[in-house]
Amino acid sequence: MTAGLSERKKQILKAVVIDYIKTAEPVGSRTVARVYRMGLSSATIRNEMADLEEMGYLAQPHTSAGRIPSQLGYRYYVDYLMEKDDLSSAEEQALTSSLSTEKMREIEQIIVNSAKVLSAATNQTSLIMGPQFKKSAFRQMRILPLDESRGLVVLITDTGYIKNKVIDMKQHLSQAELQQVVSYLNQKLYGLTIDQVTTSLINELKRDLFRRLEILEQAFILLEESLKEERQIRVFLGGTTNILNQPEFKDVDKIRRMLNLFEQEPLLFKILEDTSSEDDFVIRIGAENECDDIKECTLITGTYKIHDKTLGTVGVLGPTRMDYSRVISIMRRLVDHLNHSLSS
Amino acid sequence: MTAGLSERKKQILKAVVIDYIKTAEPVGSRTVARVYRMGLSSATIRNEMADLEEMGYLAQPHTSAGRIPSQLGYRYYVDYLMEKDDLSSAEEQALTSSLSTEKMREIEQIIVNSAKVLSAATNQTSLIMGPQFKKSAFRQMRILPLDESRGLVVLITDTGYIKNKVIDMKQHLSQAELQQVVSYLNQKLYGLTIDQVTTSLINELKRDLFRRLEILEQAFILLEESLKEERQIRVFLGGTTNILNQPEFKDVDKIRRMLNLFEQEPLLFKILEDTSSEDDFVIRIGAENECDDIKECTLITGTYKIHDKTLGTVGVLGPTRMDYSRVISIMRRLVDHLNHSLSS
DNA sequence: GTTAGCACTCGTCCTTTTAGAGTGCTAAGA
DNA sequence: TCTTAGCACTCTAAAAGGACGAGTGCTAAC
Repeated sequence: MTAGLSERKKQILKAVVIDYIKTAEPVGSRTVARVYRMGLSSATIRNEMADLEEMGYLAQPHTSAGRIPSQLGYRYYVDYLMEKDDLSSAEEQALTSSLSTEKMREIEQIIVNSAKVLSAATNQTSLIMGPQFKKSAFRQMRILPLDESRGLVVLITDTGYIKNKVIDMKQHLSQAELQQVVSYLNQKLYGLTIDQVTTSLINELKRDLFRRLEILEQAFILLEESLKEERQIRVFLGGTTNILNQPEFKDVDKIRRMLNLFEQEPLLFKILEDTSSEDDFVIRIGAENECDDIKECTLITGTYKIHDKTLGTVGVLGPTRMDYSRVISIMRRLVDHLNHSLSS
Repeated sequence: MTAGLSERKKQILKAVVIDYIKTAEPVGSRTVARVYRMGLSSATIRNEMADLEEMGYLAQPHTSAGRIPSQLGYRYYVDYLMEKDDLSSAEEQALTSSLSTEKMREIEQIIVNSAKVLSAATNQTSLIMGPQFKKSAFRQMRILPLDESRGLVVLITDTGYIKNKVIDMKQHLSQAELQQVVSYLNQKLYGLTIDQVTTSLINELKRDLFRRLEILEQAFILLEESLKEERQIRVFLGGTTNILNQPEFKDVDKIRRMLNLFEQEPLLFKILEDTSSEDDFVIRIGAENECDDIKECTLITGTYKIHDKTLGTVGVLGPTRMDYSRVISIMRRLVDHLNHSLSS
């Protein structure tokens, strides 16, 4: 529902939001009347703005200041009033060229670069959740004997993740024995997601086969160990210092809280996680965010895929006064590019 | 030379430095007289302080304020006056326990954790340069065929570094051929530092043997490629937000410059690099630092080793008003621990 | 329903005032 | 000759005051 706002109110609300996004100053009635040429006097606008305030779409920092959009105002703007912002072709080109840096084959490199580009283009902080290792599918596992007592376990997933880990082999396994074990495991686990290769499945296999093939025990331990520490997901940040450019962050204490948040990967992960099921972009304005630390911010998230499989989340975090349409345009572009370049 | 300072002047200088480190406020003559019980009146202290100022060890923010140590004052303090600060046994214990987190075998994990602990204990920003890949010695190289056209190159160094890289093999190599190539390379390169395995050596080997063994060409390309991108060294940071706690960083602009610096790894590397040859701790106070951005800071660095081979640098960065003796105690402890835990 | 006019509010900026900390200097004391 | 008490002076930081201006809400006229 487009709610019960008259066309005029919509236009005024829109003008206020747009102006405030641009200037970061409370918007007065005369500004709306003049700059946005509504063909109305400031007095009329004033009345309408008073109405909008009463309805909860606008707020007044103090009695004799102009209006600023409330959280509800932004929400209405985003849902009903915002127009698609087409990037200028120059910008478009700059974006594409900085994204398509040749010679980037490592998945991590691509993501780090994307985070940088995204933050630079939006002038906000960007967050990109790396491919979720535990949701990747098991492809193959290899064990390279390094010397008498140590081996290198290499685990490869369908999303191109390569994990390796040095492990101690208490009892010596011959090349042939290792081969046997490894090919057995590969056969059993192929195609399962790492999530599914849980400790319990491992235990099951172990019980099942322990008597038959004693060496397996060693291998199981290796597999368990190498999975154990790899469950966490990395969040890549870009432009963490961009918040310093925003006038809403001129207070050192706010800055501190924000930067502290950025250092805590598990929290960031949590923030990004709950939106990752959605298919389109999700916009969380102010208090719509769960996390207390970003209740004055807006977080826009989207997901990227490899071969149509949702892999991770891309986010832009900034003050609620954010150029929504521009940011979304850029993110759309970037996600497209990510999808494309990760699928090769 | 202990320079030409009378015993009394030394005591006063020391008192000023210690007090200023603690309070961050200019130190007045009365404070020195009372708190540090010199058995002298404030007037006498005043005269001495005036002398010390003239000599360049103290400075006055403005005419009617107390004195603060100048860069030279800190230098004198560090060189001649500072006492070893023994940590309280509680702190000592806390430090050891947070360092010796079991289950940390990955070199990177150990370093990341150390950076965290160091920054938390000192309340400053910590920088740790990871093991210099290019100074590590070549141990062995393996190639794992993944499928028809791709292989995984695994490179292992004596410092426990494991690099892997997926490479395209344009022409199919049989398992046996690969084996041949790999063992040839292993033999030739064993023990050389990665630095020495330069492109030119590779070229040499290539010229030398190209005619004899055609497959080698492929392998050389692999090796070259996998080395190319791995020359850079990672710098791990801890507690970047700690500078926000320092009163000298209440200016948003300074904060911005500092944080920007932290985001530029090559610069950090450069800052840490030139001290890495020294054997003991190096203290760079204020303008003693090359880098313009940290001319108001002090950087203390030390090196850690694996098996008596210098591997990387540990640093603590903060305002010149830093608790030198405490920081150094903590760093000493930490480096010992690093040396120990990386050598296993 | 719209608009001009006007009194009123309140934050920002600038200046002035005040308080306090600390100095330098002088002159007296050891 | 070195030390110290005393005092006038300096300078900052914080509080207090005042002018300005942007913007409002309300009323009365169109």
